[in-house]
Amino acid sequence: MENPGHTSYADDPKIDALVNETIGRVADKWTLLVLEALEEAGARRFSDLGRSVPGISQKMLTQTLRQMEREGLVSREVFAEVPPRVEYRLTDLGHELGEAFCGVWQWAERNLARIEAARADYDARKAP
Amino acid sequence: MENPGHTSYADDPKIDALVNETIGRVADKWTLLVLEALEEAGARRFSDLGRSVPGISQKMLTQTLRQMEREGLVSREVFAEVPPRVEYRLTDLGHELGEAFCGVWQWAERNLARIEAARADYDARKAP
DNA sequence: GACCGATACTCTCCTTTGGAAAGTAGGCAC
DNA sequence: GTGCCTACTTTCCAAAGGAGAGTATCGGTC
Repeated sequence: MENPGHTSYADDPKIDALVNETIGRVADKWTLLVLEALEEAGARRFSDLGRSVPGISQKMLTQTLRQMEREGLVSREVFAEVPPRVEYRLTDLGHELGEAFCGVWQWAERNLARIEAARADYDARKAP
Repeated sequence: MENPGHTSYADDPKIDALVNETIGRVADKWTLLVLEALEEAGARRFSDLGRSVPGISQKMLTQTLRQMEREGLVSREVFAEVPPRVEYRLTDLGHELGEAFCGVWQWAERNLARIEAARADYDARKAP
């Protein structure tokens, strides 16, 4: 034990397992990137999102949005027009998750140089 | 625009791309779970980690640890004993990332019920 | 009236990733 | 020698993911 008090997110192992499972579903690359895109812009349509999440395929965008909708992170509004229009936006729950991830983005931005240095160092040690 | 000031993590698109790439490497399920296990216990050995990260395979544990080492998140100390012993612990950088993720765990713990409800609701709507 | 374009998917094919389980190395106890 | 311990590797197979083409709808164009 090194840091008592700070680390016991859950005392009950059943809760702990549930939290782990939830994290597993929420903490993937695409979910995070879509979350960011939606935080930045309130509401977005499907292909607009596709454009603002660099590198995502349509299949993964559909899949990620469906899963986020299922978890209650985004809402989906279909307009019966032609051409069709669908708008996605964060729910309160999704917005709160975005705020929780805010610290991670700040960490990444703050430590870009350190990470780059660590990587260069590792590569130098492993393949001289 | 909905939330000016809160969302502009990066103004420079080059930095933005770098941050996104970093997030992509750091924000995967196994990295997060290993991070949590190491936050809880200071230093851990390989198979001890395997036991405390539910469901991880040895291959993924090795791979995740190597990648985390490369990013500068964990340090690896080999003891020249028999049977062999290897200890992993978080670096300062890794610890800071753990703290940044703290908010996400709290979010997950706090909102378990809401997520569960959203999921039940979604499933009921989609497959009645 | 056949054709085109716009949008939000969906389907198919193929590559990459991930899991399960067996194998490896090296020394010590027997 | 034989077996055992740990921290990996390797192999094989199943599952996830990317690329690109296909679908449905309707209004506007020629």
